[in-house]
Amino acid sequence: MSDARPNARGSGVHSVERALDLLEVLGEHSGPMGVTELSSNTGLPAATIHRLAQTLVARGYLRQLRDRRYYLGSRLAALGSRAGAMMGSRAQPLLRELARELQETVNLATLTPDGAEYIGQSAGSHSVRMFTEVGRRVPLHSTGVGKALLSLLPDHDALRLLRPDDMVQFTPTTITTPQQMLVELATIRAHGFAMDEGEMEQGVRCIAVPFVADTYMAVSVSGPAARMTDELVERARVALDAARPQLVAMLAD
Amino acid sequence: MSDARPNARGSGVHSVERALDLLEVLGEHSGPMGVTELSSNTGLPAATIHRLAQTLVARGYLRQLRDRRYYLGSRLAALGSRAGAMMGSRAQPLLRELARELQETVNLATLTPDGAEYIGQSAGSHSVRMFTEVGRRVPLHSTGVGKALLSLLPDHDALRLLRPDDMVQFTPTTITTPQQMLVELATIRAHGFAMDEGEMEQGVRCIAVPFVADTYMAVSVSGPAARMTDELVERARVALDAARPQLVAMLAD
DNA sequence: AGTCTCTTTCCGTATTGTGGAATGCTGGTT
DNA sequence: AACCAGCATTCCACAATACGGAAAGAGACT
Repeated sequence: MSDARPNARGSGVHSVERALDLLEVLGEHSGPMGVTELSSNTGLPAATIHRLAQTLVARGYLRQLRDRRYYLGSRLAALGSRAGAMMGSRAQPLLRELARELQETVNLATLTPDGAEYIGQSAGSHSVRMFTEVGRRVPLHSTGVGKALLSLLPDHDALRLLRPDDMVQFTPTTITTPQQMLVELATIRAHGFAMDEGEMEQGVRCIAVPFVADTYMAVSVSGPAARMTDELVERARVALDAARPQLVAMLAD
Repeated sequence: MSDARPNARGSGVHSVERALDLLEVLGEHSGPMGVTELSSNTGLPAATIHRLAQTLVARGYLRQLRDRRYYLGSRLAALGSRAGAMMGSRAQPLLRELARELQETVNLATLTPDGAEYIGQSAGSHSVRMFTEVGRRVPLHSTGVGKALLSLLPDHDALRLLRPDDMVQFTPTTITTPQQMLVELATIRAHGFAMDEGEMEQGVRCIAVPFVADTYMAVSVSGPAARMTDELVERARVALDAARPQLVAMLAD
């Protein structure tokens, strides 16, 4: 670890974090990768990659082709479905219920050190629909769930999670300064819900309601602006508000 | 590392293997576990468990309840679905082979918390053909792959995945009650394959064969009823049966 | 308030992983 | 066949890193 900062977030078990980096890089690439390729994508030396990869192969988390390249192993698929089941089984029925009632995609998200993470989802029935992936992390400043989650925190803590560098302007409506964000958060607290008016992706409208169940959480409904009329948003607000206590009961242990 | 053998297979990166042990123990237990409980299940000292678990929590692979117990995090679900997708591409050549032989669309699917997910596909050569999208999730109760996947589970678990509300009647032949479904699943188990007689979309016929390769999977052949004659269905059954062991070899450990 | 259990932090130690460099493959090209 | 990249893999001396016993802290229960 010569130059630059020692490690992105230097508090955990180093080799474990590196192994996770490996898995994630392979996951994003969606295709087999060789040691050299992995080395340049992670910044780790080839010898280190090789050692970590062999460990993961031995346990079935990676698999190696004859041409020596690696890809994600099926052990991960098995663990993944267990993980999905653990949280899915709790809130999923209610999310599905909401998605059926509103006909748009419903998401459940939680606050993590770097962004809002989707932990549950139920797709609407339209063929053009929002597509979100459970496990995916999205920015806090430019999404409905992100802003809703921030609104649960005192201003002081919210700002600490929003490094100004991270407030990327994705669309013309994206909030890009801490000052604007504080105003927005005050509005969200007053109304009890957050709106995303195409702040992450143009033409996408979203309403998100925050709540606390063990951790900070938010439920949202999102879809193309054409279908997400003020009328539907209002219906969604009422439905999400009604669902909130049930979600708290389901998710808090 | 005093007496007792250091580790089952002592050649990998130690802390990474221990972290994987942790994930696996939690996965098998399918429920939240505390540090002490994990400690007794893995043989690792509590301090070590705590350090590893914190690292995994920071990265989203584990989540912690307010009562401090840990459970599998949604990041694993994300990686798992990627792994599933990659496995699909492993099987692609065989799917293509089958599609060429039978001249109809061949699909590979896996079981997810909300539906069967297509992870591989190879289209038949006819211009009117089934169109399925890799990554798309379809209902369990009204599709060949869905029913085939359900047949792998004990009745009890299968029913839990089938909320009566979700058993939408898409066509006159759609199975809409748990009772009917249990009868159907028994038939599928007896025959070793599932049929879909236009239960999702009228005029579409499908045969699906279930198998287990680390996770629950199914291969299917589907096409317009006009071409999917009993004779072709029988040929497909034989071909899929023959392909099954190869698929298991390709997709499992 | 007091006790018990379980989790978390601390810190000195040496085990363990590290990575640059050397070696060994492999498959593509002339 | 023989050569030559461009890889992956092994080696090894070093010290950074993870380790775990013990102590401190947090809840829960009586």
